[in-house]
Amino acid sequence: MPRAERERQMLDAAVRVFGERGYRAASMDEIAELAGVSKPLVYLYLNSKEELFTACIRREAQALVAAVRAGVRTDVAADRQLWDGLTAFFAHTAEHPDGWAVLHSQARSGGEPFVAEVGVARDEIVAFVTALIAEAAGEAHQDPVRAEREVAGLAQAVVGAAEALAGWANTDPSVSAREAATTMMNFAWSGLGNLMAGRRWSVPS
Amino acid sequence: MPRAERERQMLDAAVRVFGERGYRAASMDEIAELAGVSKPLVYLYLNSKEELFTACIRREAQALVAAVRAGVRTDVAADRQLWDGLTAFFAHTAEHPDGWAVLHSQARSGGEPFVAEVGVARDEIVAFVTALIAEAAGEAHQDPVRAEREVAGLAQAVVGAAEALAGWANTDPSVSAREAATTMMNFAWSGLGNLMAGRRWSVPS
Amino acid sequence: MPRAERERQMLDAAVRVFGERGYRAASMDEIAELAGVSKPLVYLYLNSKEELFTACIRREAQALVAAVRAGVRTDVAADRQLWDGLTAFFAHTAEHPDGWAVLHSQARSGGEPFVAEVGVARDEIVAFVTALIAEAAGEAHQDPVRAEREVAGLAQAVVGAAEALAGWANTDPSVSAREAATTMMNFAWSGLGNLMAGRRWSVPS
Amino acid sequence: MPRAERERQMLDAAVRVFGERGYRAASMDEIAELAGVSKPLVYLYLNSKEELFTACIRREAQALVAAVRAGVRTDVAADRQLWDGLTAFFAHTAEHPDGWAVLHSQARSGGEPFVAEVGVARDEIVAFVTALIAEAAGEAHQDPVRAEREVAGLAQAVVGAAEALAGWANTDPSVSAREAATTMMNFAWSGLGNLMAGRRWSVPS
DNA sequence: AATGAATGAGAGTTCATTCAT
DNA sequence: TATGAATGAACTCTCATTCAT
Repeated sequence: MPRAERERQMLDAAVRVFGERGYRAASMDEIAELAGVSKPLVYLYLNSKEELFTACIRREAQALVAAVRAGVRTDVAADRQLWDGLTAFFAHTAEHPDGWAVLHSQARSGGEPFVAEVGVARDEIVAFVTALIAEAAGEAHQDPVRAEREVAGLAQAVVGAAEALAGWANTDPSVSAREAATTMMNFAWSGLGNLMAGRRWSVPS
Repeated sequence: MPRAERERQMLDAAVRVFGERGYRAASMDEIAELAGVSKPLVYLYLNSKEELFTACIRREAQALVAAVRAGVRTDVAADRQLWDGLTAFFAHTAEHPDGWAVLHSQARSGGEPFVAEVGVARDEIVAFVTALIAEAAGEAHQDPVRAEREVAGLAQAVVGAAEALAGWANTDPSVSAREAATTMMNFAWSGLGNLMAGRRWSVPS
Repeated sequence: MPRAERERQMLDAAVRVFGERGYRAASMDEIAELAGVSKPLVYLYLNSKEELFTACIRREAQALVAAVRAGVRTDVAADRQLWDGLTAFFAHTAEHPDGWAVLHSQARSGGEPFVAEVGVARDEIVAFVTALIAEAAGEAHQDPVRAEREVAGLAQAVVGAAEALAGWANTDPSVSAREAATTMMNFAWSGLGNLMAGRRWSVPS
Repeated sequence: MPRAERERQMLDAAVRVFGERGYRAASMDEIAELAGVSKPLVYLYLNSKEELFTACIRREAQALVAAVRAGVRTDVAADRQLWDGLTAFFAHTAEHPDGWAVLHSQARSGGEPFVAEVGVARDEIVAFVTALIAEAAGEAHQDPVRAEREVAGLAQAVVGAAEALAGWANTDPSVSAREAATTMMNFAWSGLGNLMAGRRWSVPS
């Protein structure tokens, strides 16, 4: 069996085990067994537990970012872009719960190297959202030089809210990606105040 | 030394070590040493690593919930209540970074028993926010029977956004609890759409 | 059982196993079993295989040097001092074959840290012999400023010859320490040329 | 590439790695890589790590013995023969430090099979020296039936001293083969006693 | 109330060795 | 002739936990 395919198998198994157990509690034995190979082969291809986990983080992060990017067309309005991105995000996390667990829960509790690794991907998403907000602000011809810091905070809040909703949606399988994205847009775009006043958001045509 | 005080010392040490290292990577040796007692005493008082971690989660969760509760007066408007709660929340997490790390990062990656334990506290906060939203909806005389499910989703998003902002604020010490709370209210209460339109939120008098 | 005694037991076992198998081939399992304790205890007291081996080298080297020193009186002639030292040396190595194996064979093949460690003790012995030779040269009123380098070479040769004879004597148990020392003195003190001419050396009265 | 040459490459690499690391610490991976071939080929040609090490010992031992033999003419006086042999010995060990390390340090700590293997070559050298001493004794018309045992002891001492000087000379590159051989002859042939009395040895004409 | 002494179980990692090609 | 792919077995080291005092 060619090396590339074996490596994919190993990463699949590793993502699953790391996602379920966490970095420390996962054992290389279990990963190797789930991948259907011997432990030494895992070491031959991926060098160490740390590198294996890093490789998992990297692969899952890139897949998630790619999925979001693929879901967004840049030639539409900002709210539509945000809605498309959120839909893609919720769909991807729902389809890859272990990958999402690795990124969201496990990588963050594993200490420096992993936090940094997952931070890179998160920053990419945050940058995407930041650009959207800035663009929307431009569209609205409002205060074009909004303080970077405020926009950064808002982007963090958007991403955090989306992450929380992803966890919520993954817990309750009856929640679809569309519903999660709609809730998110209602929350983020309209604001609770508007919602309370009866003004809700809907997908722009 | 009386038992209660010894136990507090141990929990302090445990929260610190668990917060920094995570459940699995933390060692009872290090906790005992940091607490200034021998390991058997830790076992005598707290029985096992699992129970010790559970005790940490419980104590820190109660402290956080209590802090938020203490910051909120129930005889004011909903947005004011939310703002007060957020301010208390950000202030508390900033003052207890290890406790916050235990609740936010570490407990979630430790598997079933701990996730459930921290879930209880989170649900309490979510319930608080849910009640606020429902109350606000009532105040606004809008759609008084808003679907529970939608409100639940919104509450999750609010809490998630607040958690993300807490992480952001703890990373950058120049961000005060007030600033984080303001960003949060601008985001959540006014909504991005309103912000873009130049309508921003400010602390109600 | 008190810690000091346990540590001695462990070192005894370690010297035996290291002496027989060598540093790499020795297993901590075997050492622990021979010492009659569990492996973790060995690690608790001696930290690592490397430190354990270093402790063995140090203990055995000090014992050997002490034995040689104890066998020599400094108020007698140089040849007598040399003979006494050699006798003590051969007696000690014969009584502690594993310790001698650790110092002579195993420590030298284990790489930098151990070579350096055993080098310290060897240098002490070489310095002792160097001083003897220098003193003898002084006694004989000959060339009092003999080049340090030549004396150093001679001392190396003396120690090397003694080491070889120790190995030879340990292999053949019928060779006593006295006989080895006598052979050594005949060789070193009289020289092969004198031996060939029928002049041999005998213990000075 | 013809088999013989490949084998030589492998032995060269093996001697280098074994010399530096020792038998156990050397890895077949490193040897194969240094030899520029794949691991299975090493096994195809040399069967096992043990046989490979044995082959190294044998080759290096034969090379050393051959070098000493080549340096000695048997039609000269015994002291001259010894001096010639020592010069050749020191020159060879200086030129082949890894081979010398294999023979002197590594083979001795590897347990039975290797000790025996290197013992064969050592015995050959010892026999050569023994014959020299016996011949010299005959030349000197002294006690022609000197006890074998004593001669054997002397030969061991000579070889041991030479080995020690080889190590000394290899450590300090400013020591030439000639100087080491001269020191050795002064020590062994004249004896320390004579040296002290001002009688030194010089190369016989 | 408190601890020094001790361990069973299991972790990550490495290595000599073999097979199919 | 030569190798990429693969592994069984063994190693060092760690840790939660307990007992005797």
